[in-house]
Amino acid sequence: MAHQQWHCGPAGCPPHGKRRRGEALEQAILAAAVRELAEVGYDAMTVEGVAARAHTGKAALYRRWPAKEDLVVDALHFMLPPCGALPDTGSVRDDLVELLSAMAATIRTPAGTAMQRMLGSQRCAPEILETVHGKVIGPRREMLLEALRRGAQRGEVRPDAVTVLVAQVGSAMILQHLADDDRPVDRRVVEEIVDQVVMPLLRP
Amino acid sequence: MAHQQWHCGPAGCPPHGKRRRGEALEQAILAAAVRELAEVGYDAMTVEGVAARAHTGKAALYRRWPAKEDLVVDALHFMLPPCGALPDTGSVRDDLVELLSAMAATIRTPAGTAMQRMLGSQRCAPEILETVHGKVIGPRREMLLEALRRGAQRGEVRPDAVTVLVAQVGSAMILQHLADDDRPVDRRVVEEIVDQVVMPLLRP
DNA sequence: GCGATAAAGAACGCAAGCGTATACTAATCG
DNA sequence: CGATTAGTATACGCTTGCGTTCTTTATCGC
Repeated sequence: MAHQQWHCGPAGCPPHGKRRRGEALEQAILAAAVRELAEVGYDAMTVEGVAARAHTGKAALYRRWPAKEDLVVDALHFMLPPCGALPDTGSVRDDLVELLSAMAATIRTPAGTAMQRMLGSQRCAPEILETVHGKVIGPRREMLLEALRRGAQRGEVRPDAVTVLVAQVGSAMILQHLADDDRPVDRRVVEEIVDQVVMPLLRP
Repeated sequence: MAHQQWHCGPAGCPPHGKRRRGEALEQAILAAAVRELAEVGYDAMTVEGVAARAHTGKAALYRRWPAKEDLVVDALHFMLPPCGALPDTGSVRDDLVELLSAMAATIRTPAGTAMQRMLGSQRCAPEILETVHGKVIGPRREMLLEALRRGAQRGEVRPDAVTVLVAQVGSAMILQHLADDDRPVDRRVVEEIVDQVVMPLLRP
């Protein structure tokens, strides 16, 4: 006779009271996968862990995805942060602060952490890397470049500073900052980076 | 009756003809650990794999290190790339190209790759992270700063550009470049980074 | 309400990898 | 040379995690 005792994940929260099915359960599983990915990374992630976080069993997972990898791919598609609109404050400096702050905030999100860990992981499929580059990294780089282009049209930016290389400086510095000590990169740090590093690069 | 058949690693090479002992074997094991670390990363590294690469058995490993982690710590100490002398060409630009090229080359080394993978790994002990920071990252950042300081004394560098933040720009860009596509960062790329990004930051 | 469906939860077989133990053999030292 | 030390090779037990299967039970369509 089973004890009918809720095993309840680490948080000790009860399993949503009622039993979920179909779409609702699928979303919960994907969200759990993202959290698992963010907290322990891809290599250490386990199917059992995801199931426990979603307050369900492995069977519910394997009914939907043939293998762990497929779940991860779907989870990434599910959670990859949307790009947001390109800010247009009228000044490159403020556009850049805006953009980079948004990026920094995104990275601290569970989804962002998961993404970062995926990129750092050695065992993830090339398909995953491509997805991340195509949906997250590429667009943001393009947005940074666009901000520079507009600045150049306004005469704020030296025309030959409109380069992929220059566009990447801000994000590279933010990532470097996170690598050192992964505390939240607050707006102050972003402004420091923009004012001390990026802006001096752009002046005509 | 054992077949006395050499299992011989992936390369199929015979086990050094004679049987190694003591110091010689220890060095071989550490070197093998570094290669394993570089090729498959910390998470996927196995003791059996290291033993096979070193053409020896696990027993020889466990006689020296109580656990996998201790082997890794020793392997890191064994292989951490030495810093080299601070170049002094008389121009910041050339000093920086020199320094950053050396860093880029180091990263492509097996030892460098191993280090990078350690930092990216989620499961490595904090002790390892501290070792890497103390012996590799810290000193190199200090060298970059010193190059800036000397440039400032010569009047090549705007004094208030002598900052940790500015010093890190070059290395951040190199790492970013590797993250995109991990092809060798050749001197041309380093010069591009220095000339297009770092130098414009320093001009008085 | 009633049957079909699918979720929850646990058990299982399997493979990989850690760390240990054992038998044998080569190297070194007295 | 003979004894001791230490490396080679292999096998074993143990744990972990994958993927499967089974029973019980809640939910949904009719």
